Amino acid sequence: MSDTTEKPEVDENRLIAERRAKLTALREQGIAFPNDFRKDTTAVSLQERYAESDSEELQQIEQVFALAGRMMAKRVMGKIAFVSLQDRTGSIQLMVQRDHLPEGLFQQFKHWDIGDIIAAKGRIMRTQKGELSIRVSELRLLSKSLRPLPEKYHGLTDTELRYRQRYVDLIMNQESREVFRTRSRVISYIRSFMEAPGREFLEVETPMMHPIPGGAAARPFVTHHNALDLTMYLRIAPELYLKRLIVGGLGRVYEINRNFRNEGISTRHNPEFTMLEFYWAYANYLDLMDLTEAMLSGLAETVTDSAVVSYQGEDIDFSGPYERLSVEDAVRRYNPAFCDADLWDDAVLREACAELDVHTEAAWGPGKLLIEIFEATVEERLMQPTFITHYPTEVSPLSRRNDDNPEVTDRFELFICGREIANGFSELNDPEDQAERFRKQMENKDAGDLEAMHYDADYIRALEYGMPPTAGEGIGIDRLVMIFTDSPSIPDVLLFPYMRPEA
RNA sequence: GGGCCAUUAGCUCAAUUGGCAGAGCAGUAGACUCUUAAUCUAUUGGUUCUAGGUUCGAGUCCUAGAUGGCCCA
Repeated sequence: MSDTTEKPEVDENRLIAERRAKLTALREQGIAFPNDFRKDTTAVSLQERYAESDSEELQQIEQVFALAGRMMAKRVMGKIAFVSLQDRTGSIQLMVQRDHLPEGLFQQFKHWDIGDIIAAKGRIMRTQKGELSIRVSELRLLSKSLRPLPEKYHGLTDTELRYRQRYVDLIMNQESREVFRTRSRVISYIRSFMEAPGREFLEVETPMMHPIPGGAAARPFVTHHNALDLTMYLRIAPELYLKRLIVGGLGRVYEINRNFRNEGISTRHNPEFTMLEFYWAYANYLDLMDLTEAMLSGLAETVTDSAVVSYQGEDIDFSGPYERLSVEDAVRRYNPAFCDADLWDDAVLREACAELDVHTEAAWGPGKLLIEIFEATVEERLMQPTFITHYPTEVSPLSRRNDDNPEVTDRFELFICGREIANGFSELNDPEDQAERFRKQMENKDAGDLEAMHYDADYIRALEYGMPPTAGEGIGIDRLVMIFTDSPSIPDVLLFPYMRPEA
């Protein structure tokens, strides 16, 4: 009898079986998965330290280094072998000589597999061909690898496998590792920028599960709290909570975290995505644009060593200042036919939408129609960083109205490479106006708009205590990282992008 | 949601008009003390994404489905 029926059907093959047998042998020797080895250096620190040292100089160095990592290549020729050892920093070559190892170890080593995690100690040297190497005096197998790695030359190229088995992608593809290092540097820079002296934004964490989804126009994921028998929603934005903190007097707050939106998946949309969102009391949307320019130009310089970043063959200049253009002017610029038209005239806009084959609904006012035209004709053409300002009040339910024209708000969106990267505005801090706009959103929801907002009574109550004049902004981190890593699609910059379950 | 394309050994890819399913790498065995896509000799390895259908015969043609990519909404 065996318990094989209890085991999930795994894709065992002969290659794995062979390695499993080797592991069994290690277990029998009692040395299967040791954890007592400590490394004292890394591949790249040695590469950097001895980059300029020639063979004679290295011979004077008696220090023995301890390294560990994954064996990525193994070239055995009789009594000598060369191993490419990859650790978290990069690679270094090991030179393994039979006669420099304890009796019998070289014979065992010849049966170790590519992909095994190994440890080595030895002195630094340079081979006859000039490659910096470790002359191995001690060698151990730390972790047996049971699954064969992809072929060394082409690596793992299948996009689906790269996303589903990101661990293999990271083992095999240096460029992939580099993307995620860059992503980390982007987030790290943003934190230091926001917290720098003079800015002093406070990093906060607000709920990811909301009883009332709010702060954006989007369909939420719905979940359920068992003990409370309560419907809850994964947040679509942290906005309303962060502004409660402004009411609470924290003054300058930011959060870098995930939002969840229950909508389609594409090369530019993942159901969960990372946003920087921040709120700044006693500032307005003009201050935000200045801050954004400073942040992004500094970010480009820090992360890519240049204010000009090449994205998919296009040079994007982050140095700033960025062009600032109202929605209306932008629509006119890219639609010359609208030169003299009244862009707030319902009939004009509906006719234009019809010509553009843009879907409209009877309930939409001119503001919504104008934005539809903007999205259809302008958005994708804004390659260089461009602030689009003066968004219609109709599509900006949380933004403060413009003092000169109440039909538009003190709001902007930043477009780069034809994509929306940031959205910021002077916050609506008039509780009565906010209550009215929530009611308007509810009417839309009742009329069938699945993305319309709920009425958040506690948020209104917070505003009624008085919120200082405030500006707030959200910046899409994933899209930003795409640009800084020259990645064509969003799953390229997500360690574990959403995938349908495997068949 | 719609269109197009792809899916063959662990990985990267071939397979003529519908006619014996192959190579390289990896693996296994052997040779080799300076290789670096090491080399040389021998050799193992297949649910051709899945389910149907057409056919004497299907990796190839047809239908449906799965997953992914690209484009569009």
